[in-house]
Amino acid sequence: MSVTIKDVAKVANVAPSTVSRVIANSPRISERTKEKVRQAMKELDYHPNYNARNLANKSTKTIGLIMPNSVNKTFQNPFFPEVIRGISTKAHQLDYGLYLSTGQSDEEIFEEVQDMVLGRRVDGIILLYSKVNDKLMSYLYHEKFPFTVIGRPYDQEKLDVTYVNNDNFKAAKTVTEYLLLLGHERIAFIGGNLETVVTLDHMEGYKKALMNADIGVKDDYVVFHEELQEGGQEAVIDLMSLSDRPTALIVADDIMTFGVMRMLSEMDVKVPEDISIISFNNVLISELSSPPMTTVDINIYSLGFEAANCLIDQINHPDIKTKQVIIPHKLIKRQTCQKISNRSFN
Amino acid sequence: MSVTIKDVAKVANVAPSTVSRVIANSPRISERTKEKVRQAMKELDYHPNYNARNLANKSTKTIGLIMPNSVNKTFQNPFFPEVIRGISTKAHQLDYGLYLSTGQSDEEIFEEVQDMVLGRRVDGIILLYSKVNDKLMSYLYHEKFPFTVIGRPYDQEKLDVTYVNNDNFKAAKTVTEYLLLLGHERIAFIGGNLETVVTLDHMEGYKKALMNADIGVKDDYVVFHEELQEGGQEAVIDLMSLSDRPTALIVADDIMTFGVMRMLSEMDVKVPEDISIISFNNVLISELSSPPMTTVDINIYSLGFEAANCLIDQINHPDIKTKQVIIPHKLIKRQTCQKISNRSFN
DNA sequence: CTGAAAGCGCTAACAG
DNA sequence: CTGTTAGCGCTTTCAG
Repeated sequence: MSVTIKDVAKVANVAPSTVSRVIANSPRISERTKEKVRQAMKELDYHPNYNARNLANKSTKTIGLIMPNSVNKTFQNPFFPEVIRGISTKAHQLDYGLYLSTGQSDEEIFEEVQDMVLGRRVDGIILLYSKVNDKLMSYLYHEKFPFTVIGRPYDQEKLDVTYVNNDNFKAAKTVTEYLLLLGHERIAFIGGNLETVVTLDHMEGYKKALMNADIGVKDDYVVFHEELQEGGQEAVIDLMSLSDRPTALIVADDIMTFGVMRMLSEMDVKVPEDISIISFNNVLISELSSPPMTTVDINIYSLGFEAANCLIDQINHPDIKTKQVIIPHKLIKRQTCQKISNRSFN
Repeated sequence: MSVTIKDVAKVANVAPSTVSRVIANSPRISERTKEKVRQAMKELDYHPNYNARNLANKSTKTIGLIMPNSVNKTFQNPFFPEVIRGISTKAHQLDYGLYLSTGQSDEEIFEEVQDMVLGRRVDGIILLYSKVNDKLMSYLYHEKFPFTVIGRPYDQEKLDVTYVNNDNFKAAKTVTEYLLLLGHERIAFIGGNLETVVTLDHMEGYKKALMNADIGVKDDYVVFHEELQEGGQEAVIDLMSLSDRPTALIVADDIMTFGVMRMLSEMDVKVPEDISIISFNNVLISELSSPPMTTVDINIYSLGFEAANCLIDQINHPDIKTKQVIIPHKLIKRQTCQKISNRSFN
């Protein structure tokens, strides 16, 4: 079998407990013995057994990542690799490992999380999404298990969970105002999954801006779709069939925007000449659309990085106050928006 | 503290070992006691402690996923969520968990893997990439630790590792032949990272097809780039500056193709009228380019699914023969290729 | 400053 | 069919 702490102890001529202390770098061990022990560890290529250590410590130094249910293909979104990259970086710095959920349906995921929590498989959890009335969040909340949400909780009574979010309301409002300033009045909104908090926040921001400008919210101009690929395309069909076609589109997600632009180009509607588009996320490919899309950079990497940071804080200081951090966003102007032109079609 | 096997034993009025047997669903326990114990487990909401169980079992039921070093941003590629989805599905079916590497540089990753292996943190490993002369692969190979590669080993002496791959040579060859049949002769190749086995295989296939057609391989027509976004764009600049511009492009990756098309459109080169493009992977967004790209579907999901399958087999039957599985690919014809036209520019 | 011993929660002989 | 006991490899009192 593998080399254990006892083997090291034997070689170094000390007790196992001493070796353990050296690993923990206890100050109560003399430099001389430390050196001796370290020597032995190198010699034997000793690596501590995680499970034994975790068991004795009641801590695993790993954090669980919960993906949204992958039944619809949201998981395809390059958003996820990027948040994970952020999380990963922080986790690595602080010597934490990452454990991934594998469930496909909400029930499977719930089961899984329960196992993680009660089975002490992870020290804390990051929810990579946030949706309304999430059973999972309620569960973690009531178990008082350390967790942080990317996005935000929806129910009022859970405002005190730790989360990392963008100001999506504000972002959507600003974006709408921007289009308004460019002279657009017929502005449509293509949102994502309605169960998702970010969608709701976007919509509120959109409505608010319109109201402030004394422009009524037209129901026909507000559509939702959870499918990233087909979603954008179908939405376009609906919107372009209206008698008073919109002159500007606010789209929930860059990937969806690709679909939107695809469909528009099929219909020979020119962007931005005939219609302006503005989108959210700024995933890496978003600059590669033709024309390159104007979008809101939400700093996905930082969302992940901060989430890991907050979670680990929470793990280390169980009585710490919960934290709510807002990652700044930024409008990235590229080439899908322009002042409304007189040659507005229809 | 949490509820343990002893608590359950007490409530059910049996010995801890009996409870353990019920968990394992041992046939040597009467249905009556099984029922009694299960009852108690529900009552107490018992969930076994993973670490204790892993320690006693010397097995963790979790598999390690090793990402490529994320220094360059290859990880952004939607390829990864999709392989992971495949892996995840199989893993979930067989009750395996997923553990993610977090290292950023090759050295960090190597350290990490060594810890995983020697520290018994995972039962097996999947390498999500394959590059030439990979230290990591050599390590796992010599440790005789269960692992499978997505892609294939490059060195001759390691042909007997278990891997899941596409026939990338053939795919590239076919694709080149296809362009040849469309009348193209000036066909350029834009490859990915040269350290990557798939790139090498693509290149070989490309050359082979040209040779078979008695067309010389022009060095200027073969360029490599590891950056997904900028890569495509830079490559286009190089190629379009040639006096005899290519009339067709073979691009290593869909995301890169977005960059290629972006740049081409900036230069007012029309696809496919002026230049044909064919790409690899068929990630989900690839159908959303304008025009939608012709690409080779490599069945990313299956790559992951099979890799998990092979690995778990290997874990359960350590003496099983290694396996090499080839996932079929398929040319997806969309709208970026056409017969060479007389109005060929330059 | 270091050693002995108990224990983390579960499994696996070995008895019976 | 079920209970007793001894570990799995590490940490942590408690002595000294």
